[in-house]
Amino acid sequence: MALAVTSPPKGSRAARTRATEDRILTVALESFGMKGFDSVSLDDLAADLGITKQAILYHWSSKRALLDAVIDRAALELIIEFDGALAEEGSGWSRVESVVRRIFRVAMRRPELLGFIREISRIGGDASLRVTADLDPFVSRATAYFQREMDEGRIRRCDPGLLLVSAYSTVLGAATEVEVLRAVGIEPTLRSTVVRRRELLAFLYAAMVAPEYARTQALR
Amino acid sequence: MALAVTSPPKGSRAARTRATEDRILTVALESFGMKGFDSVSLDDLAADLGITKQAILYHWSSKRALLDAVIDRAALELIIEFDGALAEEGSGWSRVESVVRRIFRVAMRRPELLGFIREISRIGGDASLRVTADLDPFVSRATAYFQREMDEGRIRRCDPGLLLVSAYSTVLGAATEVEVLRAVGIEPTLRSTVVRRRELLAFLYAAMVAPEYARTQALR
DNA sequence: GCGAATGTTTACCACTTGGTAAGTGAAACG
DNA sequence: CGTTTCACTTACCAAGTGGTAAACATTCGC
Repeated sequence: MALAVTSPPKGSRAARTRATEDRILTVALESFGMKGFDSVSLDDLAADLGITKQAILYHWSSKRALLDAVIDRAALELIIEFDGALAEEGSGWSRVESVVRRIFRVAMRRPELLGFIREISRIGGDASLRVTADLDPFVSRATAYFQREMDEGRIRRCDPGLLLVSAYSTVLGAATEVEVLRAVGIEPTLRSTVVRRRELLAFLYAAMVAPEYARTQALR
Repeated sequence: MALAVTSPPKGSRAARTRATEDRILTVALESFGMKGFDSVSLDDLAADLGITKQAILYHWSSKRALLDAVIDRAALELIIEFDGALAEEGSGWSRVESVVRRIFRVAMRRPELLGFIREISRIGGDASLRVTADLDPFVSRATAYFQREMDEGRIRRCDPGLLLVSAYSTVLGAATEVEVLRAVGIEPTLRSTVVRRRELLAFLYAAMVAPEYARTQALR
């Protein structure tokens, strides 16, 4: 074996520092998102990373400062995941559909990312302000998109912000509320997820698309 | 003032015990629901109640046992709040509407109750199983209701469980995701809540009601 | 090759955590 | 009336918390 399991440190010092901070942020996002900020101690994080808690505190001066960094990271990843879908070609319903599919993919593959946003909402205060500020450009683009679609008669006319919230929480809920799904007798398997996504798309389609526009569309 | 501020203990001993446990459960539900289980220490709770932490541990042998009791209490209160609406007269859309209105009322007046359910979902494990079991009768009744409405052509035909989840998470999100609302530029005032509820009802109406049935209804 | 900057560890620290043990005052009961 | 039961407090404790100080190893600039 050419490479030892525990990295024989490669790259420049600056590069390795970046890599370490990156690993810390990744693990912190995962843990905070799944277990909650207060439920994860710096010692827990450090143990997961195979380093000591003081190594973390070297890169960020406090747990709270680390949280801010994780917020920025989470917002960045969210934007990367979703902003592309919004910019894709296609119009009207097909673009909404692609965003929903993407959220589902994220919810399945990276539940901690959506869980983290929810956790930050609960923490409130500065943390919420920060994530709000980080996501603001994306939100603006999304509402502007809705507005345009409404103007062109493809989406039912209503408050674009509220529509965004409704769609957001519907999708997020259907994608993440595993326990609620269990309560109604739906085990979150891969197969059921496909069904769920299909039903949800029908739900959203009916809720969002302007009826006149829908009638002009032969497909589905 | 006839009554001292700190209760001159009245009623039988059993009654006072019940009253104390009741107060503890109320404050615990409030705190766990708003701040999260791990973020609230027994000392915090005790301080809020003006007693010592050991008094809490006298009534429940551990923090975890207290959580179970709070779960039962929360489920009970939820059922009381919503089951009535489900049993009300009226049919089809009007009954859904009354449930939504009730959820909004609860979300405005008692956000901790809905927040607590979400917190339990996140904790997972035994806690989730417990709340699921507690709410099972209510869920059964709700899905059975949906099924009946579909059979009679008043609600779009689909999986009743998934419909329940979609509607649940849409309403819960619109009612509780205060930070998300802020992100899209909506301050959660009382007035905006009215607007939000109206828009949400339109969203749900479009999503749920069978189009043929909707056409027969002159009103809205 | 050498001193300095850098990333990490070991060693602490004050404080909080859930939980135990023993004591106390008042109501309930015979 | 005494005593027993009950609801609760005071006094602890071991384990963990976020955070500081200093020692240590590696790599960078010269």
